[in-house]
Amino acid sequence: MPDASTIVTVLDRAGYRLTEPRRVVAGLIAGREGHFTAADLVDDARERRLDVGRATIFRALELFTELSAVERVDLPSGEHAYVECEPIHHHHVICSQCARTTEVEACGMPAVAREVGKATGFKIQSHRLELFGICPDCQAANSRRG
Amino acid sequence: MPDASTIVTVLDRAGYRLTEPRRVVAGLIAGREGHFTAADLVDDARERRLDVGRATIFRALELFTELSAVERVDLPSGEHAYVECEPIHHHHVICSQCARTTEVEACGMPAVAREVGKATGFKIQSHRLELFGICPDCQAANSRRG
DNA sequence: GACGTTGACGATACCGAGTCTCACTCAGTA
DNA sequence: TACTGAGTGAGACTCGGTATCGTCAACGTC
Ligand SMILES: [Zn+2]
Ligand SMILES: [Zn+2]
Ligand SMILES: [Zn+2]
Ligand SMILES: [Zn+2]
Repeated sequence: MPDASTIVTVLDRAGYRLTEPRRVVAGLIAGREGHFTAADLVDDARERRLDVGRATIFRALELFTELSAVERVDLPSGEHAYVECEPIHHHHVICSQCARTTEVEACGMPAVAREVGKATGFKIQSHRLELFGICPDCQAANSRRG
Repeated sequence: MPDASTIVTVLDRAGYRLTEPRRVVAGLIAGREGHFTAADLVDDARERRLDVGRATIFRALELFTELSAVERVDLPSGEHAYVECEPIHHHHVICSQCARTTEVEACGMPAVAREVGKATGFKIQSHRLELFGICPDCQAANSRRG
């Protein structure tokens, strides 16, 4: 359930101007299901005859990322995609068929990180975890289709 | 301890031609400490007056990746880097200061994946885990330097 | 060792993601 | 309502990566 007003609210709270282009980009993101690229938004905007510059879309994405309203995920293909999400530590489970994503909070990673730190001597600062699989909907669709 | 001959051996076993450019790229990789980008190798080659085309370096990296002699890691900056590594499931701990990497085998992820699968209904197929931190050497250097 | 096949090479053109510049505009303020 | 700087958009630019295509050389065969 993406929601444009959520992003707008975050913007406002952080003291950024609530401009029309930013609202538009927030709306485009809200209209997306699953992950999307900057290019996707550019296409969406052109299709809907919404007048937003390409540079502005990139700038908005950068800003939203900084405010943790969206997060960048690196797909196995190497593409840089984005997903709208909550501003708390979490990870994404990504459907490799329909691109829909789900957030997972309890990642169990602190334990792993601690263990790895002990084994390697590294002082672990951060981690990235992305899980890829098939979502329930796609599983159902697949089995129905034989 | 990177080793050019390791990559060459893998190439040979997989039935690919052992060409001079491929040996050169393997050598460049062997001469690297920590992660590197395609552009890094291009620069290295030019510096050492080794005649390898840019396209060839990209092709070699692609091939080596396919053969699991190197692996691509996505840095937090968004850069696509590579590390030489063993062809078994593992993850990388990456020093955010000197770029050196260490492989970690026991990732404890199967349990996490299973749990996530149960919680979300996804059929988990694969995962990517990258850990970032400060390596022992850099820690020592840092504290010495005050 | 010479031959022929064909996978690999390299120069170059090309594409597309992302950034930069700069003149202009408009949101928020006094 | 005038001011001011954050924000915008057109377009040039950079750079990672790919496609094309004529040439070349690795390697199996004889
Ligand atoms: Zn799906
Ligand atoms: Zn985590
Ligand atoms: Zn280090
Ligand atoms: Zn793992």
